[in-house]
Amino acid sequence: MTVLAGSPRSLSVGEVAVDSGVAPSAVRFYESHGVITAVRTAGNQRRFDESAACRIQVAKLAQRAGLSVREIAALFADLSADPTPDEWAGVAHRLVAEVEERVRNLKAQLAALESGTRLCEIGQNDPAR
Amino acid sequence: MTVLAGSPRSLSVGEVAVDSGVAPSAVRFYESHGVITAVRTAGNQRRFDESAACRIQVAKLAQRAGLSVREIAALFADLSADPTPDEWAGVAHRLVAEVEERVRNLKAQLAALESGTRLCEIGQNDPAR
DNA sequence: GTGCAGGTTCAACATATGTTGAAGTCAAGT
DNA sequence: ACTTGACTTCAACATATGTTGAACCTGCAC
Repeated sequence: MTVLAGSPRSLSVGEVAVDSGVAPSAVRFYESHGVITAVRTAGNQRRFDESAACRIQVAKLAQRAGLSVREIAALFADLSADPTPDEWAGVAHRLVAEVEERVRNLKAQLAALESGTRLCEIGQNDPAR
Repeated sequence: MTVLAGSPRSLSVGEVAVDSGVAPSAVRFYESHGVITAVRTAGNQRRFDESAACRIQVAKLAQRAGLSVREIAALFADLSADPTPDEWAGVAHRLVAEVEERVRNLKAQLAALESGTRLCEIGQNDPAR
């Protein structure tokens, strides 16, 4: 019974902009880059489903964590319009896995630097004279 | 006795490029943006200390984790030429704290999305009809 | 059915992060 | 002293991520 969508609320660019906290121009930008998707009215205006603002909020935070818009769009490609919690869970998992790997890489480099001292040369102390 | 610098090896743009794994143009770019610093020879060529390649390697990973070049330069501003391990430790701490906060923010949004369902509307099931 | 807030496209601008090419200079080995 | 590879600066280009403005069109409230 996945078919009982209450009211398939459809939102304009301006509404999504308000709901997601970005400028209308950014909403159009994200749509043109596949982060969100839209259908068109008879008069050619965009209409978004309710997940749009959500996707944008996640996208902004993902960008802050180092992902590009292209990468985010690729991750979101798995999501249907009005995604199920399961779909979100899968995307969330892959998203977190990716950013955590980046953090691990950074930490590893910093650790090598602090104890290793020689993989990445730090100035002073040269045992080999 | 912090004064016994073995040989203050000074490196050219090309050497730093090889050591850090980026293009010479990128080395110049990072210097012009304060990620690394250089002194000049009598003939106006850049000479870097041995920490330069290291800074760049860390900077690249920090970029992948979401920091801008400007932010990285600001963090590295605390570092002297040929930084001590203590200086590196401080920078590493602030760097990790920053990227981990970004990851926390992302995770929080994703979590709100998975269980909350309503802070960030997900399509279906609307209890309030 | 009219008004007008808000939608459309498109091009230009802006900033970040680099790369490439031209034109000229430096340094290091022979 | 020459040669030659690597350096210098500067401008132009390229891509990513948006914003702004002009010119025009829609949808909804009255």
